[in-house]
Amino acid sequence: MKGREVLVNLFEACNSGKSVAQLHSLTLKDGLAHDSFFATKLNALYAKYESLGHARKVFDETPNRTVYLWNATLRSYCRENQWEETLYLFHNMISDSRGNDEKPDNFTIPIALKACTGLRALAYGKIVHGFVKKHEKVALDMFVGSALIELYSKCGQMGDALKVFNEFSQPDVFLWTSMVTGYEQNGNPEEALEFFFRMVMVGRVDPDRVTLVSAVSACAQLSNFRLGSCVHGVAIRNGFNSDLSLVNSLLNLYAKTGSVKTAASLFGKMPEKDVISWSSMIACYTHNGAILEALNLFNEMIDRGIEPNSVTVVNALQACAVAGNLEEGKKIHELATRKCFELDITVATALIDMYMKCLAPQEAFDLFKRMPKKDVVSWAALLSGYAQNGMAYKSMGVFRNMLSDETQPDAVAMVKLLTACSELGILQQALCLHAYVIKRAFKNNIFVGASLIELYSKCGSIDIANRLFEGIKDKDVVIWSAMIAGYGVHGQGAEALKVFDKMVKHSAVKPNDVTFLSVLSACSHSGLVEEGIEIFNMMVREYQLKPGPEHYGIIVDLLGRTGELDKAMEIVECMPNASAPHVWGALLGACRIHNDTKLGEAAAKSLFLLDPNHAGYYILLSNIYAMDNKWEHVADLRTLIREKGLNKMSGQSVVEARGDIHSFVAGDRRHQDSDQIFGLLGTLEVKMREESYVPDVDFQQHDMHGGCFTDLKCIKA
DNA sequence: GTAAGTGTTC
Repeated sequence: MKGREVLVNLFEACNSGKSVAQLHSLTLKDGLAHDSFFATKLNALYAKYESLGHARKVFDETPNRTVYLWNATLRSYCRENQWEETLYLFHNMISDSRGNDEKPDNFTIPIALKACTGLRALAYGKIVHGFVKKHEKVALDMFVGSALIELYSKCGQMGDALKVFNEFSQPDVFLWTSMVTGYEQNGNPEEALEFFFRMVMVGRVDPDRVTLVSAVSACAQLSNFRLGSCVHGVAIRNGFNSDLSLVNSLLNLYAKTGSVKTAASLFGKMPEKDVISWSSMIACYTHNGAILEALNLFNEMIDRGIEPNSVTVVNALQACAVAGNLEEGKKIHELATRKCFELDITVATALIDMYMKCLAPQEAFDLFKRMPKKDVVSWAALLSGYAQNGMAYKSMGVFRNMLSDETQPDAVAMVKLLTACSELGILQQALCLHAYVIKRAFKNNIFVGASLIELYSKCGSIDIANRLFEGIKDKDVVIWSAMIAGYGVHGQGAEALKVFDKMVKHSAVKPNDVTFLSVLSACSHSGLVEEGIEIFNMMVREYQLKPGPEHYGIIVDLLGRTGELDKAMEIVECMPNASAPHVWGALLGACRIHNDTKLGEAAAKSLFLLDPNHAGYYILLSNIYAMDNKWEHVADLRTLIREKGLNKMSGQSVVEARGDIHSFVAGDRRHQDSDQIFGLLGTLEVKMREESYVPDVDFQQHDMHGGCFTDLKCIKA
C-alpha cells in the first residue's frame, strides 16, 4: 500500500505532459492503471496536457468505471467543444447497456447540459432536465440550475429559464447572473436590469465581474447613459474597474450612448488593452461620426504591431464606408486578403458595403460574385448598394436572384428593398411590394411598416401613406418618425410639424434622435428656419438627446440659409466630434449661397481630408470660386477632379405615366416625345416667371452625361 | 465543476 501513497503524491505533483506518460507507465507496472482512482487522474491529466485520444484510451481500458471517471472524460470532451461526443458518451452512461457502470450525478448533469447548449439541442436538453426531475439522487443544485438556465436562455426560452430560477429560494451569484445574461442576450435589457437590481437590493447578493459585464451590455442596448454610469459606479466600488472584459463592455456602452470623450479617456487609461478594446474604440469613433479618429486609431494599432482580427477589419471598413474613402478602403481590403479574412462572410459583406458607399459598385459586385457563400445580409448589402449608387432598378433584379438562390428575405432585407423601390418612386411597384409584405407576414414589423409609409410618400401617394399610418394601432416611435419624414420629403413641413406636435402632446411615445432628424429635415426642406432651430433646442434641452452629426448637418444648413454663417461655424467648431463630412458639406453649401469664399475654402479644406473622393464638394468649391471670379482656381479644381478620376453621379429621375416608366438625366433628349416634353417645359418656365419665380442659373456646372430612358418592369411578387 | 466583452444589411 505504500506504493499507492507514493503514486498519489506523484500525481498531485504532475504538471506537464511528459510526466503524465511516465506516471502512466508507473501505474501500469504496479498494476494500478485500471484502478478507477488512478484511471480518473490519468484521464484528466492526459486531457489537460497530452491529448484527448490518450485520455479516451485510459477510459476505454478501465473495466469498472466510476462516476468520477465518466465525469472526467465527459468534461474533457466538453472543454474541447466536442459536444456530439460528450452527448454520445452521456447517452451511453444513462442507457442501461453497460449494467455495471454508475449513473450520472449532479456533476455529470451540468456537463451534459453544456453540450446541449453548445449544440442548441433544446429537445435533448429537456430530456436531461427530465432525468434530473426523475432521479432523486441528482439534486437540483445551483450548478445544475445555472446550467439549465443557460441552456434555456441560449435557446431563447426565458420562460423555462425563469421557472428553474424560481425553484431556488436563495439563489447564488451564478443563478442571478445567468438570468441577467439570459435576458440581456435575448434582447430584453429592461428585464435583465430588473434582475440585476433585484439581485443587489432584494437578494442581497454582490454582483461579480460577469454580472456587471451583462448589466453594462443591457444599458448599452438601451443606450441609457445614466443607468450605465450607475453600473460603472458599482463596478468601481467593487474594485472591478480594471477587469478587461468589463472595461471593453463599458467602451461599448459609451460608444452606443454617444459619449466619445468618456470612451476615449477610459481607453487611454486602460492598464491593458486587447484587440477587442481597440476594435471597440474604432467602432465608437465610426458610429459617432469621428471618421478620422477611427482610421487613425486603426493605423496606430497596425503600427504598434497589434494584430487586427476580422471584427477590427469590419469596423475599419465601416469608417471608410461612412467617409466614402475608397483609398483607405482598398488598403484595408488588401490587408484583409493577406489575412484570409475575405473568406469571412461578415468581412466580405462589409467590403461590399464599403465599395458601394464609396461609389464603386462594380468592385462590390465582383467581390459578391467571388463569395463562396452568400447569406441574406450579403444579398441585402448588394441590393441596397445599387440603390445608393442610383441604380435602384438593379435592386429589383438582385431581389429576384436572391429568391432564386433560395434565400428568403428577413425584415431588414425587406426594408432595404422597400427603400430601394422608394428611390424609383414607382407606385405600381410599391403596390406589388406591399402585397408581398402582406403575403409574407412582414406587415406587423414596425420597420417594414415605416418603410412602406416612406415608400408611399416618395411615390407621391402621401394619402395612402397617411391611411397606412392611421391604420396602425400601436404607433411606436419609428412609425411616427416615418410619417413626419413622409410629409417632410413632400415639402409639407407644416403637416410634418402637426404630426410631431400630435405625437408629443397626444401620445405616450417619446420622440428619439431619428424623430428629431425627421422633423429637422422637414423644416429644412420647407425652409422653416426658426421652427427648426427651436426644435433643435427642444431636442437638447427638453429631451436631453445628444445631437449626432446628421442633426448638426441640418442645423448648419438651416443657419447657413439665413446667412448666419458665423453661428453655423460656431456650431461646427463646438461639435463633440468635428469630423463628420456632411456637416462641413452643409457649411460649404451655405458658403456657396452667401458667396463666402474664405469660409468656403476652410470648410473645403476639412472636407477634402475627410472625404477626398466626393466630386460634389470639389464642384461646390469651384462654384464658389466662379462666383468670386477666381477662374484660375476653378480651372485647377477641374483638373484635380479629372486627375482623381472623380465623377459626379448624375441625378436620374424616374417618372411613371399611365403605367409606363421613363427615366432620364439632365438635358436628356433621347425620348421619342422629347420635343413635346421640352415644349411643355418652356411653357411652364414662362408661367413660373409670371408668378415671379427667378431660377438660380448663376453656376451651372453640371457634368452632363448622355442618359437614356429605361423601361422598368414591375416585379412579380 | 458552472457564466462575460468588439463585427456585416437598418
